[in-house]
Parts: sequence; C-alpha cells; structure tokens
Amino acid sequence: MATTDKPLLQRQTVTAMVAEYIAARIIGGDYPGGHQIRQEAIAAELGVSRIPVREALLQLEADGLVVIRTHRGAVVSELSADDAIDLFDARLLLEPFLVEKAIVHASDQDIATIEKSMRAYEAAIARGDDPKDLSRLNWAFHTALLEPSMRPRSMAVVQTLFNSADRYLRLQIEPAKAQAKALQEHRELFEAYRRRDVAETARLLRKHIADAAGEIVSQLRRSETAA
Amino acid sequence: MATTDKPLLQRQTVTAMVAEYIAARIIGGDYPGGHQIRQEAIAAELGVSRIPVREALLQLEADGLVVIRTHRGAVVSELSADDAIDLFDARLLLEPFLVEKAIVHASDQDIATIEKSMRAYEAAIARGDDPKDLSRLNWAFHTALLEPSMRPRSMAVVQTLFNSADRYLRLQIEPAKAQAKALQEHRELFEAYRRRDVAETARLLRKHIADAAGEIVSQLRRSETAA
DNA sequence: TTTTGTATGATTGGATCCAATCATACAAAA
DNA sequence: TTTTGTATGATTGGATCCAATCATACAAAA
Repeated sequence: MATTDKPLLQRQTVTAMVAEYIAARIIGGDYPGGHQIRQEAIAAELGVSRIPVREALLQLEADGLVVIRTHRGAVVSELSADDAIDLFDARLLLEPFLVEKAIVHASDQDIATIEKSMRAYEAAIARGDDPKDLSRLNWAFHTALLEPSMRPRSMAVVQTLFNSADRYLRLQIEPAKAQAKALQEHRELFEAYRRRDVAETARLLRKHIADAAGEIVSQLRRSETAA
Repeated sequence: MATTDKPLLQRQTVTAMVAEYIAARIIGGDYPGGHQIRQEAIAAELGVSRIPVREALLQLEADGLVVIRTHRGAVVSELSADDAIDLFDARLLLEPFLVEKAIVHASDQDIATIEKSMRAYEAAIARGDDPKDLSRLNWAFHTALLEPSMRPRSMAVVQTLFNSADRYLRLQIEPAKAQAKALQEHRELFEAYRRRDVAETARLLRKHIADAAGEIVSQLRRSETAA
C-alpha cells in the first residue's frame, strides 16, 4: 500500500482522550464560538486532573478550535464568513493538489480503501446515522482520497482544516440536502479517481469544496447581516 | 493598517519561552533530526520544572519540529528530500495565493512596513549578521508580504511552514550565495508589490520559493544517495 | 549460540498543591 | 454621577511528587 504507515498500537494518553472529547464538543456545537472552557470544569466532568486538560487545550489551540490567552483561559474560536473563506480557500489550494499527487501513487489497494470508505458514507446516509458519524465518514473519504499522496506534512495541515470545516458543515440548515449532494459528488470523484483521470478528479474536488464553501458562506453572510 | 491586529502587550509564559528556546535549538541545528529531547535535561538547563517543557514540546509537535511518542518522549523530526518537497510544495500553493490577496488589501502603511523589512534584511546581510538574525529578517519580510491578506488561519499555517523551512535553509552549504540571491529577489518582489502588479508578484514569489526548494532538494538528494 | 524471561534505573504521564494573575464588587474620591 | 482605588474569590500557570511505562543488562533455558 502506498500510504503512510501508522503505528499499529497507539497508546491513548489521558491528554489525547481529553482533547478528543473537547474537540467533539466544539465540532458538535455543544461549545459554541466564544464559550469559555474552564479547566477545572472539564477535569471534574471527566474525573481527571487539570494537567491533561491544559495539555489538550494547547493541542486544540494549534488546531484553531480554541484561542488561549495567558491567565484568561481558553475560549472556543468564533466562526465567521471571513474565517470560512480563509479556511475553504486553503482547502481549495491543498486538496486538489494532493489528490493529483495521490492518484499517481495510489495502489489498487488504496482505491479499494477509497471505495469502501465511500460505501460506508453511502450506507450511513441511507440508515440516517447521526451527524457525528456522517461527519467522520465524510472526512474519512476525503482522507482516503488524499492519503496516497504520501505527503504527511500537508496531510497534517489538511486534517486540522477538516476539524474546523466540520464546525461549519454542522451549522448547515439543510444537512440532508447537503449530504445527498456530497454523496453524489463523492461517487463522481471516485469514478474519476478509479479511471486515474487526474485533471477531472482535481476539477471535481475543487467544485465539491467550492460548492460547499459557497453554501456555507452565503448562509453565514445572511445571518451576519441579520445580526 | 489593513493587517490583523495583535495584542500590544503579550505576557510571556514560561511554556512560551521554553518553546522558543527549543525551537531555536532545533532550527539552528544544535538538535539535529533524530535527537532525543529529555524533559528533565531541558528543565534543568533552564531552571524550570518539567511541566512547561512538556507543554512546549506539545506545541513544537504541532509545528512539526518534534515527534512525540507516548512514554518515549520527544525526538527532533528528521529532514529529508521528500519532506522538503512536501513542505515547499505547500508553501508554493499558499504563499502566491496569499500575496495576491494581500496586494489588493495592502495600505500604503503596509507597503512601507514591507520596505522597512526588506531594508533591514539588506542591512543585516551587509553587516554579516549571524544566521539566526538573517533568518528572522527573511521570514519577517515574507510575513510582511502576506500579512495584509487578512487570512489569520492561512497565515498560521504558513508560519509553521516557515519554521520548518528555516531548518532546511540553515543546512545550505553556500548560505552567503543563497542570501544574496534571496535579497535580489526580495527587491524585485517589493518593486512588483509596490506597483500592485498582482500577477507579476505572484510569479516572482513562486519562482523565489521554487528556486530555493530546488537548491535544497538537490543538495539533500546528493547527501542521501551518498549515504 | 540464540532466544526468552526477569530485575533495575531512567523517563514520562498525571495528580496534587502553591503562587501569581484576573475579574468582580464595592468603597472612596472627584 | 463618574472615575479611581482596594479587597476578595475564581482561575490559571508552574513546581513537586508519585505511579506507570520503557530501555537495558543480565540470567536462564532451549
């Protein structure tokens, strides 16, 4: 397989589990933009000390999910149309480039992995799985598309962008419609990818991201001018 | 000024100071790729406890300067031709895009800041300042070029790329030659930027980054095949 | 000789505790 | 009434300490 290998056995630290927990709460919208995250509150909630909570918050700051100010603690970062443009433009640069590199390196095994990932998303939508699972499968598909590029550094950047992009996707007023559109586009992406049609796959991915961004930004602009 | 405003008074935590210290050691090559960073050693060296050292290492991991494995500590990330390509390709996508956005938003004040930054680099080369100061001024120029894009999220990504790129630049066998070339290119970049010639500035910046990347990658390839 | 098991020191991850800073309320002065 | 100063609780940042894990050396068994 042409993908970057990962350690088989990943020991979970308390810090990592806390980071996942807080990230899930932020991405799921339980902690909205501007929400103060108190170290002691999280620590008590999870039955751990403040040390792993603080270390988790540092990681989330690097992901852009929280903003930390010295002696004032962590606040969930605010969402805005400007930020969404910043974020999706970065994805529009990186992802089509990475998918081009990926197609060239992708093994049949990699393509099989992508297909499996696409089918899983399809099945989850059919079953009406909850937003959290749908999101996970959506990003798993994107990751599977790009992973064979063998660019771990760029992939790390893209992964952090996925986390923030997810916060915006979860805000959408018509998620079912967006998911149906995304699934159809994933099918087309996979077909072009399987044919190893580099230019067409990149074009479809660009359109896939740009369309989603357009929806989100115009929705945000409406709510921002309303406020 | 059209740039993103920063807090005027930034309180330094011990963690932040330790992170800067370790980052400087890595970028300067004192801690080469593969070097084990022992928390207790750094703590004793700086007269602090291990807590801020650990927190600093987490930040450096997000920057890609170290790799942390559970219960095995932090190791300085390895440099390689493949990683350099990954890194510089990401810069080649992001920086020309950001400079295009920046030129549109740049105020006269911003352009004055860029010119000042360029002159400072020029003067430092003329004086033969040490590599650390030259690097700082080089990245300050790049940052000044891109900052008016008002894309804090993309800027944060680019800043982390600068840190890693710096490690490669410091490896160069003929730094004086590379610096003279960089300075000349900075001058041309600034002229095109001042004229607000979007396409030409982006083209020059692309060439500036690609040329540096080419030098570094071919040098790395030579040393890798030699080994 | 090679492999497997065990003991020991080194090191990391996390809990607890203390000091410094911040936010707030309230009092005093203009 | 508005501004400035002060006291107090809440909260964060960092030090110290303990438990868990890892790496190494050495012994025992195959």
